[in-house]
Amino acid sequence: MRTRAAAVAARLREAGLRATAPRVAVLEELERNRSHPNALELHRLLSARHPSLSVSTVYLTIEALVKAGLLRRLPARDGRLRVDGVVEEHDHAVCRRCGDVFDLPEKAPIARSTPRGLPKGTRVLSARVEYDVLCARCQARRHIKHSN
Amino acid sequence: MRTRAAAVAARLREAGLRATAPRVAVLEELERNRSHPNALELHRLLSARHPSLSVSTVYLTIEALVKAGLLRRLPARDGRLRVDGVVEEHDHAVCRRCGDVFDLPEKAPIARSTPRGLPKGTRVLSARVEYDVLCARCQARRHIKHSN
DNA sequence: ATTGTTGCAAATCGTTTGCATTAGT
DNA sequence: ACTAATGCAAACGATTTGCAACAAT
Repeated sequence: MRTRAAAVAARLREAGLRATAPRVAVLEELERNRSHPNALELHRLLSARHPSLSVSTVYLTIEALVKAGLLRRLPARDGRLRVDGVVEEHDHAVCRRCGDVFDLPEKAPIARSTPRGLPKGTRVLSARVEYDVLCARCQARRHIKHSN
Repeated sequence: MRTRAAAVAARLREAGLRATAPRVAVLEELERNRSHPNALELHRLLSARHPSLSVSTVYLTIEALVKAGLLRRLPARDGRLRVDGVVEEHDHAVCRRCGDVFDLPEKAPIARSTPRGLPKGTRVLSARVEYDVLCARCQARRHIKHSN
């Protein structure tokens, strides 16, 4: 994956950031498996390849990438800071049981893009649909407790 | 607010819960100002009237009320456990800057209630729109830092 | 060479838990 | 009276911070 790393490094520099090992690793990982890990999961995922990577660096890295617009934070039901490598606006499906997040490829049209009933002076920036789902795995294991 | 407290107590008993002071206080507070506080904010809000109320009781109370269907948990961008006193399905507007949540009175129709692109076997339970907004207060104070 | 970034450890913050006391039914 | 709920303090887990060593430009 020489090429991918180089491409990621270029994206980082274009965004005005230094192309450091932890940043390249985080972006590569999110490109590779398009999951929505929280900070500690990310640290675990990357520890194999990058044994010296510290947890605090993961947090700092996430913050830097979010600020640069290369990453998005995801609202979480479980209080952990999840991350989304797809920065373009898109809808999500969230499993009610395990909290897993799935990106949806097609954005569902929303009839009312400027909703009624907002406090005066509120400016709408964007909108997306969030689907409450039960993922296949959780349907199979209905009786098993939260693993996430 | 004699009457409101009594009504809330009745709702609690109907749901099979004991009508204790902290539970009545939490539900009353959320009915009164329809905000979406996190647990610690709730504790602060109620401490004036209920000086002996402990933080852990607030957490336990929230859990009991959620389990009984009298309260909903809200996914939050800041990792704190927010709470919504409106249990019926509804859309939200979330301020990108301060994280404040506004309930929307009219649910926007969503064109595609079963989205394409979900993993095989995923069951959709419900869907709602989330609006990214900049609230009036944050527009005025664009330069001030997060207060939430 | 300069300055931003890292890794470590300690600090902090939100949430959970154990347990004796208190209060709702 | 019975039992669930409370308040306190301690435990826990996720995130943040201070700082010296290091690496990207």
